[in-house]
Amino acid sequence: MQVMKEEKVRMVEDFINAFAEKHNASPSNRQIADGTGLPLTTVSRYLHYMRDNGMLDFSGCRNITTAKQRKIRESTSLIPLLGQIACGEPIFADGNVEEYIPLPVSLFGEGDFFLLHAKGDSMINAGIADGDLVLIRQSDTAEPGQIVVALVDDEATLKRYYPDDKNHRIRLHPENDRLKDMFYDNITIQGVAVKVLKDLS
Amino acid sequence: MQVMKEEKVRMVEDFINAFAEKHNASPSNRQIADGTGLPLTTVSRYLHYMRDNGMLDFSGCRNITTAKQRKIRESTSLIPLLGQIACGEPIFADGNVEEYIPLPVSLFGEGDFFLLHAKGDSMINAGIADGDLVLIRQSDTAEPGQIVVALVDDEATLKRYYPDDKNHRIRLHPENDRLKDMFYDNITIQGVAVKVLKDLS
DNA sequence: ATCAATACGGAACATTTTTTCCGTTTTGTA
DNA sequence: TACAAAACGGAAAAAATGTTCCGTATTGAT
Repeated sequence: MQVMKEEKVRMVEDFINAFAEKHNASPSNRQIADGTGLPLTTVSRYLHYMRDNGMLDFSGCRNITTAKQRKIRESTSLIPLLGQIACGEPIFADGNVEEYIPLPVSLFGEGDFFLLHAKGDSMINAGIADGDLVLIRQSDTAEPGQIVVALVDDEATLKRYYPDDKNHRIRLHPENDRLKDMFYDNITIQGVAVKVLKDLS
Repeated sequence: MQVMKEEKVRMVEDFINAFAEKHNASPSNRQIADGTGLPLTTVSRYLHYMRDNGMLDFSGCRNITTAKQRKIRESTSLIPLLGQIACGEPIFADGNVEEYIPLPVSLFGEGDFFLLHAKGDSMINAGIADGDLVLIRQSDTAEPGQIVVALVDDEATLKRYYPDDKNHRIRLHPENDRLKDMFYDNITIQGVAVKVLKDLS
């Protein structure tokens, strides 16, 4: 007995997804045919049928995108993980980027982001411990009380931000009972902390 | 004046990366030629040169992988984000998976993982608040003191795990001063909490 | 300036991929 | 069973892709 139509649709779709996951590339019609056992003509016919019904996109050769792939793609963006940030250098200078980490936009919305490893325990009361990964939204301004990445004394530091209108100075507040607030005439804000990835072990 | 050799290498590489990011597919030699302004022959020649020097892989048609893509691919794996876990059903039943989130293995090592949204504040002292995203390593056993996902009374719950040898009962400890420990004769452990993604706003 | 080695580029070629053609088989209905 | 509609599949055509050929231009060293 012949397999049903819907089953063939699924065979083709599954094969493409599996192939893409393994090779990071679309299979050719012939590869789909060989992989599924379906004849070449049938594969081509089904690809058109599936495209007409919105199950996938393709154009030209070896250029297929299934609904699953599209969804993953659209919901993901590559965030650079920065190493040590030195003053003066552009923040995204090549040497600064340790790697790109794909994160789903659904978790944090739109905007320009980067990641940093937190150093030290100066923000422990805010739940940011040494080594934690902190997601930063790029910005050169911040609201009072937000946690910012600021460049002071040639170093990037993570502190709560309080502009002090009376003295026209800026107060950076560590969330750690043993550390005192620090005051500056001006600082460079690189971004605002949005999320933190903590270790539970 | 003609552009230098290294510059062409970069032009080709950048174009492929940009094209892949946009279309989720490799460009053809002609598309690279049109996109960069280089002649078709030169593109083919440079692709071979770059392959010989380990800058990219390709075979057959429209099947190019740059070093950047390879690195991203090798360092990433798709983790299912689960919704409500009902007792009885297999944990990875289709309906349970809300979406797949690509996460870099470098952040948490090898193993089978899934993600959950924490419900309620019963683990607030461990730094897990309502709505936080918790990364779980799949396991049906746990060490005393670890935070586990356990199925009790038809519900998945996140608690610290203490097997009590004296009474042969299992103690689940909420990390919240207002909540009491709970005791069970037996529970089903689904996994051990490894990381938590917290909101800083 | 000269010469060899290297890089370049248009056009034709070879390969791979996709689509069409058309007769056959299967399915659904009366 | 009889018949129409739909699906099927092999082979050949059509389209797209990647590679080679070969004469020209550029580069680099003496």
